[in-house]
Amino acid sequence: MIRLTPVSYIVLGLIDAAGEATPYQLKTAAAASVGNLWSVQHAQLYSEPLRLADAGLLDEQREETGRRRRVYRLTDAGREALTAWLATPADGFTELRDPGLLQLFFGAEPGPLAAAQLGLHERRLAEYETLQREAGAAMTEGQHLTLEAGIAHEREWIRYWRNLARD
Amino acid sequence: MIRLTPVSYIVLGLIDAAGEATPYQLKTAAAASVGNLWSVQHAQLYSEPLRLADAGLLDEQREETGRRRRVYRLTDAGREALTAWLATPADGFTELRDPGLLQLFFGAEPGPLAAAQLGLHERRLAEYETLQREAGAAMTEGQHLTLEAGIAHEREWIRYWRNLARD
DNA sequence: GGGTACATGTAATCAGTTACATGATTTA
DNA sequence: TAAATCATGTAACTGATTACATGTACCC
Repeated sequence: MIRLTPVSYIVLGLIDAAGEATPYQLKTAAAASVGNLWSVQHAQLYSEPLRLADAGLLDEQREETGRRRRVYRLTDAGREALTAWLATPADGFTELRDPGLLQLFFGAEPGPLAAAQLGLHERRLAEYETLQREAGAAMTEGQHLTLEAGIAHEREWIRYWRNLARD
Repeated sequence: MIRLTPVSYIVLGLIDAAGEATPYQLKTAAAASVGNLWSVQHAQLYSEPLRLADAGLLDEQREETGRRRRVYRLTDAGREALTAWLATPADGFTELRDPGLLQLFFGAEPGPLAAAQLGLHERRLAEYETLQREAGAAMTEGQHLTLEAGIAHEREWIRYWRNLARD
């Protein structure tokens, strides 16, 4: 049996929500939704479905005409894998893994670093807030909650770097 | 020229702080310091120094006796690479990439998830606070600031999951 | 003296990234 | 109609993880 990674579940989850999808549709769907939380390289949205189809979690159909795109849907096993994952609360812990913080750790000057990071995070926060205002109504509960987490952490980053910026 | 990854800079930074180090010493040093922010598999602390030595950023000496461990120190080029990196504020942005949040996004029940995550983060916060109390005095400014970021985000996670736990 | 934990390292695999490529639409 | 830009995909590479393996020291 293959090992299912977060990317596997992203693919399964997106296909579940869409009913069916080609890799390209996965790409656009990912960019518009989970992308902020966990982005995936587009090439992986071609290779990962192949893996999942091999493992019997996806059903693959080629279009008859034109580009003969691959269209994927969940098999019963695939739906089951997704459900099982959702029912098992993650025990994993996420490290911050922030490049800027890493530089700080090893002795970078806080001032310039803070200035740069502040800009990044302010822009990101603005994007999130716009997203919430404009697309909030169309979101699922889960998406909404996730976005709130994103906003909260952005606010925290801004507080943090702002504090370091006045040196 | 090789591409320098965050792991490369972790190795360079640790060796810079220690003066010289064997892979095993890197492993223990990493576990005790950067590990919380950005952990590295121990096997990588054997392969990455080889790469860096190939690229001329580290100098490698084999011990004469016994296990003939490899001992690394920075070359001038290595020190320069580290300094240059520290002087160039990171432009990168970190995604949350939290497995629990990913589950929430795709529709997992918030209740049980929150309960599990809450435990994780409370434990982690306690560790950080202990670390701050007990080792705080011996830390560099950068390490101290980094730890503060970690604590702030843990507090945010706890607030977030606690809010979802009362359903 | 046998187990168990720590120390130390290599090898194999694979996920994920980067680079390459080309057809189809839109726009200036 | 030339030039972008979007759409769509494959191939190659390599960083990172997992698995394997052996030596050494301590302790019951």
